[in-house]
Order: sequence, then structure tokens, then C-alpha cells
Amino acid sequence: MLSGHGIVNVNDKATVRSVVGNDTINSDYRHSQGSSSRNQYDWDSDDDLEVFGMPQESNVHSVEESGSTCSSAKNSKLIHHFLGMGFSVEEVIKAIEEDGEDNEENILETLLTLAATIDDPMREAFREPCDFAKKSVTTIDISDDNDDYDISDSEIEEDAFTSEKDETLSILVNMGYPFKEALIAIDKCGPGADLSDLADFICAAQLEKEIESHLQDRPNRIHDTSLHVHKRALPTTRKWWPKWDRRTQLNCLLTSIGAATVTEKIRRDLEECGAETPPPNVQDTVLKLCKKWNLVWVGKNKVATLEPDEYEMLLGFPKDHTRGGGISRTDRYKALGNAFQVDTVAYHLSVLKDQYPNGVNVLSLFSGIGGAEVALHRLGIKLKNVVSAEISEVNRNILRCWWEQTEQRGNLFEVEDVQRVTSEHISHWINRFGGFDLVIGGSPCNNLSGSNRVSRDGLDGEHSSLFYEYYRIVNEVMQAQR
DNA sequence: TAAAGGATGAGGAGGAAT
DNA sequence: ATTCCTCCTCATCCTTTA
Repeated sequence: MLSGHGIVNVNDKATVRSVVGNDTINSDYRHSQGSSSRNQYDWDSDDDLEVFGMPQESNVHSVEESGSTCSSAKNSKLIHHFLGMGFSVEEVIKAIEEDGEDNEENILETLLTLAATIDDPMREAFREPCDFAKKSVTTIDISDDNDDYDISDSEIEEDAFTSEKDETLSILVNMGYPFKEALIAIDKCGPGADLSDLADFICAAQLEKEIESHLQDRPNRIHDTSLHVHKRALPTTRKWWPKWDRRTQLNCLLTSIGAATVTEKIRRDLEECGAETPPPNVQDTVLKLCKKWNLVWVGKNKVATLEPDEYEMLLGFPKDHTRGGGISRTDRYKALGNAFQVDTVAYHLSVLKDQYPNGVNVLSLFSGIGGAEVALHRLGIKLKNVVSAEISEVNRNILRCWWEQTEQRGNLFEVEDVQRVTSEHISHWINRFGGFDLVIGGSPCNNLSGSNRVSRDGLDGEHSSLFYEYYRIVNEVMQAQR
């Protein structure tokens, strides 16, 4: 467990939790893309249908009013089923006409392909930040006894309900959100909240429900590792995925990717074969490369590496989380390859939801690009005060940008180096915040990783020895809060 | 034109899974 | 016994910038 990312619930002294970083890439698209109504569909179970609030009456009505194309009871039920997943009437009817009403799986494939290939204006809309909250970001210089920790308290403005409520409700329902959940979101966020925030709220609530159902069913497990990740998360690849490539999961997302020559070699080898099904030796060669570099099919005989955007999506981060702000493509891969899998972390942290209804104070060590913060936010757990220690300036910028874009009402304190966090600092923060509710972090594993051929020196390695700093800080926090 | 930064490709061991 | 897979590092080449 030492190589994983550690999570410690400080107030639960008997509990020390750990999860493995991004080893379990089972991210479900509906979780990862919480901002898009199109992506909140069920894939497997009736339970999930219930969780995600479908079918919806409003959509049923809209079909009946507009849909003369498909009149049979079975057809109607099918349409409702897919409408509940967030697809439009036109898309569903087109897919049914294309694939026939007897083959649900093919219909879903067609819909997914459609969804992935057309521009979704809502995506853009969801990127817009809302303007109903205050934020505060503070960089702490702890290198020279800086005592200036004070920042002004957040001001929370109460929005009055207006007639906008009905209109907003109508928009949300038309976007495919369940009426009841939309209503709750408006009540909680206020009628002045913009659509992106309301959508985020609903998605967080849905995720919470889903996680709770997981906890009841499988209290000690992470996600079901048999999920078909690439087919769900990367629907367009299905069209090109050959039958002889029987992969159902991607391997661990690493900090570097395969290059152009690998994909070129595969294309050349397959084209030279000519046949639909290449001989076994060619299949083996291709599959080994595909597994090694997580290559996916993007055309006939054409494989490609995952894009940083796809890394973000698979890991459960918001779209463009690591994009822009001066970060290079290489650094995006590096940052994402070292990041938490947000849904997995959220699964574990969901137990805090009831314990801390008013929010949490978090000491986030080795924060990286803020996987823990994003997970808490997704769970709808308010971030009151977050002290974030992260050595990489690029990563600090990413977290700060996310903090500002999501209009956090709490306070973010940035620390550059965990080694400079002293017991005095910890005491100061505890006095100021009234204690930390959660200490979370994943110390570097460079010197533990099997991929490291050069300096796999174990816990005493240059980077991985920071685990002891993590251990020290956790102990100091626990002692200070006894 | 030199320096800096980014992209690319080569490079095993060892533990877990089968 | 065999196969599979790994929160990766480094040298080199290419591109961008001043």
C-alpha cells in the first residue's frame, strides 16, 4: 500500500485508507463528463437507470407530441429508454431506423458514435463559470517565516427566488435532467445560478447516489474491473475496433505515450497483410504494441495514442483541466499520468459526505493537478479550507485555475514543498481552521515503479523517500488534534 | 545563431497473474 | 513455468525563441 496514494481521515483515528493511484482505469464516461447531459446514460443495470433518473415524464411527452414515426409500444418504450440517457428524439429515431428496433446494442453504438462526432454546444456552455460565489486563493511563502496567513472571510450572497426558476427548470428538463433533481439543484444553488453550476450540482448528486449504491453493494471494493472502458469512454473507436483485438480494458495510463513510428509500423504491417484478419503472428505483434502504449483504433488499420483530453476524461477530470496556461503537451501527459483517478477517489471519499455536511478542511499533500479536490467537489462536499502542497509550479497553476473556474467559496493555500511544512505551520493552520478533517496525498513513486529502470531505489530513493515526509506530517496533524 | 524547451524512441527487471 | 505489465528515465533530435 505504500506505493499508492494515501488518504487519511484525521478525525477517525482508527481509519487509515489507501487507494492505488490510476492503476484502475475504470472510469465511466458519465462520471468523467459530469458537465454534459448527453453523457449521463446507463450502460448496464436497471439500478443505474434509477440512479440517473430515467425515464423522464417530460421527455415521454415530447416524444408523443412529436413522434409519429414510431408508433408501436415496443418502439415507444425503446425511444423513452434512450431519451432517458440524454439523446435527442431525432438521434434516437435515426438510430432505430438504421439498426432496427431489435438490436439495442447496435442502436446504442450508433447513438454513441453520433454523440461523439457532432459538436455539442452544451459543452461550451458548461465551461462558462458561474458568478454567484466568492473565492480566495492564497500563496503561502513558508520559506522565511511568513506569518501573513490571514485572508478575509468569504461572503456568501443569498439569491432571491424569482420567476426565472420556472424557465431554468424547463431548460434543465429539456437538457435531459430529471425534473426532481433539477428542482432540487435550483433550490440549493438559487435561481440565479447559471446552467453550468446547476448541471454540476445535479451530476455531483447523481455521482453521490451511484457511489452510495456501490458502497452498499461492495463495501470493500474499488470499481468492477471488468468494465469495458474503451467501448464506453471512447465510442468512436468501436467502429474500427477489429474483432481479433479482444482487449476490454486499457492499461495503466503512464506519463509518456507511444510515438508516431509505432502507429506507422502497425499500419504498414496490417496493410501488407491485406486480409481482413491478419495472420496470428502479426496480430500478436500489433496487440503487444497496442497494450504497451494503450493504442486505440481510429481508422482502418490505424491506431493512435490517447490524447491528453482523453486522459482527462478517463481519469475523471473536467475537460481541458490541464489544457492551456502555458503547459506543454509532454507536461500534460506527465501530470495526468501521475494523477488520481477521480472517480476511484470519490468512491472512497464519499463516506465523508454525511460526516461533514458543512464541508471539510483539507491538507492536500503532493496535490498534483488536484484529483482529491476535484473528487470532493464532484461529491458535493464543500471545500472550506484547502492547504495544498505541490512542488510543481505547472501543477499548482492547474489547481488554482480549477479553483477559480469552479468558483470555490472556500480558501486555497498553496505550499511549494512538503519538506518545509513544520509543526508550527500545522499548529497555525489547525488553530485557524479548527483542525483538518482530511489529510490526503500520494507521495512520489518514481523509485518504486516497475517502469523505472534507472533509479528504482525503493522508499529510500530520491523522490519516493518523501513518503516519510507524508508520514511525519500525518502524525503531527493527528497529535496536534488529539 | 545559440540556448532552451519539447518530442521521440530506446531501454529490462521483477513481481503479479495465469 | 510462462506471460504480462509497470504513478519511468535519459539521450538525442527537432522546434521555437531571443
